[in-house]
Amino acid sequence: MVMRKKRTNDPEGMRRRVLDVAEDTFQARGYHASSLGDLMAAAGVTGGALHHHFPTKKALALAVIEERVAAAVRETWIDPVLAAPSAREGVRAVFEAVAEELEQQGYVRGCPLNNLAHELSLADDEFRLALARIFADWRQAIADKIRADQLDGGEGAIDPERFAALTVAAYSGAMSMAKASQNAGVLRECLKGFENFELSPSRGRLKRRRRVLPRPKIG
Amino acid sequence: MVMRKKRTNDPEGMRRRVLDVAEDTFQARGYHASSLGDLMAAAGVTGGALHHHFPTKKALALAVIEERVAAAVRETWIDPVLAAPSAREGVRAVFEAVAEELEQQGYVRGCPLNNLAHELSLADDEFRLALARIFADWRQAIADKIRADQLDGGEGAIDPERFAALTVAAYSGAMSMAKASQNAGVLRECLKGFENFELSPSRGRLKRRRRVLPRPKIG
DNA sequence: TTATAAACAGACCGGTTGTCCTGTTTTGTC
DNA sequence: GACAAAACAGGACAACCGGTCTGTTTATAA
Repeated sequence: MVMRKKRTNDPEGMRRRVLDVAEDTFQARGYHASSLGDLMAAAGVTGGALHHHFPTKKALALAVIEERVAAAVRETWIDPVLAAPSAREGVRAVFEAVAEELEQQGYVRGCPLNNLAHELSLADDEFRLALARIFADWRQAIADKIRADQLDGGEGAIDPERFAALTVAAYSGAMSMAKASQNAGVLRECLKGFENFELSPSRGRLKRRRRVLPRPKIG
Repeated sequence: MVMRKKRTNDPEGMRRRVLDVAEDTFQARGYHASSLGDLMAAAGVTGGALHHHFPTKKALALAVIEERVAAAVRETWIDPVLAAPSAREGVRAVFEAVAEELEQQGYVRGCPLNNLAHELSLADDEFRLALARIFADWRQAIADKIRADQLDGGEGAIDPERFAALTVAAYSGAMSMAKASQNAGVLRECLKGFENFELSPSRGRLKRRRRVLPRPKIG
């Protein structure tokens, strides 16, 4: 009698593997079209283990949203924009980076946040709240960056919230069309339309007034 | 033995009733979350009748997309924009009309096209093509209107396709956020951001060059 | 070692799903 | 009226889904 292989408990690793395939499968096929059997097979996990870490399918999806989708938005949008020299440049860079990534990978699976938001927002209020918070954080990061730019004198008197809302909306909608047409070109199209627009509320445009003094309020 | 009620065949009416509830249910719960049993119960239709008009669930959804969703986009977007005095005014009017409608009805179910597009674009190529075509028609109508405005001298040298893409993207994305937050305010926010932008490519702005010649087309 | 709980395995079950199939009724046509 | 096709009724079914349940193995602490 041979004891062939011994089991090694690895709770974190197993949880991570499940979240990996769940994130990927939910993104590719959606929540309802992904069965737990599919996930178990893809992750090489038994039902007992899956149920141990995520008692229900909803709990699994909630974890995907709060841990993975939120992180994805942070990594591809919030952090780059905050690190950019200005909000406008950050937005432009993200648009282009995403467009290029999609074009060279040959297909468009859409925005993880928007994909799940459309399918789950009306299905369950817990889902909806988690998704709405990610949207809110996303918009607030952009608005904060605009405000910082304005303090530096590099941005006009545009309303930060409006700019942020429009940016997120334009990106989300563009990704929606890119997914339907399987063509990332509309992303570039929207970016160019976005760039060709100029801010107007301050009709007399302050042209590159590089920061001279620390300013307390919006220029 | 009493023959109480006789049956009356009404193919078109039955088909219409099925499409009515399918359109509504797909919009509210999505495709995968709507079972044929639900639809049959809601429509008061038996399985035989349903299967007679729509052999598969996919065929039903395809009919909803091509007949109902396309019509909804036409009625709430294409026709009003084409009938408006200008593309910009038409877009503004639609944004406001939708926002007001959502606010007074108290909840947001999202854009029918985007809802189905997100769930079905990757699931099946026939779905995807049908949805992509509706997006394309939507954008083209707006672009055509911009071109008409330009011929009338009421619009600058903005790129019509870019304007159209950005408009559809901004609306789709705004509806996505409105659905997640169950608050139509973001629609107004995006509209204001949109209005505050000015067209730039023709840096010297042609200001209100009112029509000098009789125009053959829409006034 | 021993006790205890966590981690995992895998079978099992009730309910649902989409589809199919057989029959009956209505409608149109000659 | 005869007949064929369309329109409709409703049951049946196999596959599948998510969740539960019991049992076994591993890690931890005393």
